[in-house]
Amino acid sequence: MGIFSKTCEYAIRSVFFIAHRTAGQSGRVGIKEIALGIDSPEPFLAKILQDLSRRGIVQSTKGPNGGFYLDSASLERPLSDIVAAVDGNDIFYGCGLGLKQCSEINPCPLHNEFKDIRNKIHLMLHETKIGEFNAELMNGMLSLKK
Amino acid sequence: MGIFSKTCEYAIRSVFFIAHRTAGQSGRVGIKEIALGIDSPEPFLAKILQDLSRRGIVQSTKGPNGGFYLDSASLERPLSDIVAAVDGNDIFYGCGLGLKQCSEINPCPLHNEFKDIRNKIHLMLHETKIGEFNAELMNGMLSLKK
DNA sequence: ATAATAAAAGACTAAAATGTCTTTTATTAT
DNA sequence: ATAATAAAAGACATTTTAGTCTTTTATTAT
Repeated sequence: MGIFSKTCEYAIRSVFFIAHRTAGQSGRVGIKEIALGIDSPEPFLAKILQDLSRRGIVQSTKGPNGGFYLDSASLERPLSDIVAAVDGNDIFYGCGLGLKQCSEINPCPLHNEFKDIRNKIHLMLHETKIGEFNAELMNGMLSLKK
Repeated sequence: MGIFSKTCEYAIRSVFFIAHRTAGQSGRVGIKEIALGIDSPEPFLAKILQDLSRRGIVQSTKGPNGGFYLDSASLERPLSDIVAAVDGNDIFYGCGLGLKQCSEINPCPLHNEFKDIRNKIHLMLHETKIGEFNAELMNGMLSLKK
């Protein structure tokens, strides 16, 4: 079990992939190519992208030459938007020991330690933009598969 | 979904509970009281503690006046031992985007960012000892339930 | 020795996450 | 208009995680 659900991992990787594959030339990229490019099961990824599309995080068009893409606003969005959409806000705000009532006035033993870590995760994901790695992804310096 | 599995959350909370409930007087505490004290399903917790017992992270004796306890060595162990035993090492070393081959020479886009966060989690859990919160747990300053 | 106690072990069930398949709808090129 | 394309939608199937129940084994007090 990682920090994120499998669904969320695929979501982030696919959005990175769509970003670098369609940036600039305003092209589209199909589900098959995305699934190959990030090494994910195609039908499962399809469901994930349908959801991201409904939520406006990625854009899509049907039919010939159709596929997924990102408009310029989407390229500027922070990764935290994807994580919040797919996995919810628990990773940013939830108690590390799973206590519903954990808070400043009713803290678990690790309350402050986890607050610190959660804040760092939140900050990192908020500062990182979807389109940020396009150059490195295009020249192969960064990997999205295996 | 939190940072840890539900199993691991219960494991950590129960070990904290056993620690503060049995420290000093070398007493024992039964599964029923532990489950109540950390607000967890009793039979599920029983399985978890059986596992921790097999691994030597907690101690136990059967029969009347039996129950779970922690010897002085166990009280000094870091929380990271519990997490590694229950959830494995992925949280300390795994790729944030789920890539098996992700590494310094084949990094995912968030490789360095995640390395930083994972190290902080590891350090925090390694520095925190099981018996560390006994005083605050005994006087009710810290909570393990709800 | 026996009865009572409490954890260990193992089989079982339920729910959630992950993954697959088929049909429908929208778009485009002819 | 029609055929081809590609995503959307929704019904399934599988696996993993979470949780339950019953029987066995070890310990202790009588």
